[in-house]
Amino acid sequence: MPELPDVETFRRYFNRTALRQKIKTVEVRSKKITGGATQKTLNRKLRDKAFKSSDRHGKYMFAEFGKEGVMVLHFGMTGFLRYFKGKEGIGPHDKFLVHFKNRYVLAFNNRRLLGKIFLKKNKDDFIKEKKLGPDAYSVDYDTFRRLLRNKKGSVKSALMKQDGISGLGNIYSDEILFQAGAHPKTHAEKLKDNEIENIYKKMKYVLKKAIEQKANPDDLPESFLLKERDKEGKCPRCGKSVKLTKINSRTSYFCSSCQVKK
DNA sequence: AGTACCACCTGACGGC
DNA sequence: TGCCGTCAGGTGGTAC
Repeated sequence: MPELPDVETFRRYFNRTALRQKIKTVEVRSKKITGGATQKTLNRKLRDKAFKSSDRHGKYMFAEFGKEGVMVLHFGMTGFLRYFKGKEGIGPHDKFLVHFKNRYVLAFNNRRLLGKIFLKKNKDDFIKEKKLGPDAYSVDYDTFRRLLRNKKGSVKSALMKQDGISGLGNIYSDEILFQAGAHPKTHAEKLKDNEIENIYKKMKYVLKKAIEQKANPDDLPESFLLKERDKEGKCPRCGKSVKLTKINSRTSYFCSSCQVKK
C-alpha cells in the first residue's frame, strides 16, 4: 500500500494513539525488519521514553523520542500500523511491537517483510544520507520544475524516483499523470513549462484528496483512474478501456485517448 | 544516465 | 481440490 498518502495517514493515526505514551518495552519479531538490530539494543534506547512528535518525508515516517534520536519507519509494499489494547490482538504479521505502560500496543504489521524500522540521530541527516528529494506534498513549484527538468527518461519514472521528488509510487504517479492528461511514457524533457505546471497542480490535488480520504481508494472521487485498477476498468473521463503498459518493470495504467504520448 | 532484470518476501488469484 | 505461474502501491543491486 504505502505511498505518501498512506504514510501520512499512518502518521496521523500514530499521533492520535501512540504519541506521548510511555514505552514499557519494544519487541522484535523479525530481525529482518530491524536490519539485524536486536530487541535488547533497541530497548536500551527506547525503554521508559515516549515518542514526542512525528514527521514524514516522502514514504518515510519518523517518530522522535527526544534528543536521543528518531525511529524511522518504512512500510515497504504491505506495511501499516495498528494500536490496540492487550496482547491478544497481536497477529502473525505484527513484526515489531511497542508495548506501552498503559497496556496498549503499537504494532508494525508487515506481511511481506519488505518494511524497515531503525533508529537514527535525526531525520535531516537521514534524508541527506538517503539522498531523498523534497517531499512531494510540500515541494514548491520552482523546485519541482527544476527537478523534473533534470530527469531524462519517461515522466513516470521521473516522478517515481525518490532522489528527485520524494513520496510518489506506482499508483499515485499513474493517477497524477492521468489527471494531468500526460502519457506516462512521455519523455520528461519534452514537457513544456505549462505541462509541468499542470502536473505539479494535479500532484498537489491528487495527494490532498487521497490524504483527506485516508488513502482509501473506495472513498476517492469517481474521476480518479486508480479506482479502475485491476478490473479492466473504463476511463472515468471518456469511457474507453483503460490500457496497461510496463514502465521500469511496473504496471502502468492509463487512458490512451486522454493521455497522448509526445 | 536510463532501463531491464533480479532479489528480497508472503499471499491471492486464475488456469489447468 | 491442488499445484503452478504470475502478480502485488517498494527498494537496492547489477549488467547492459
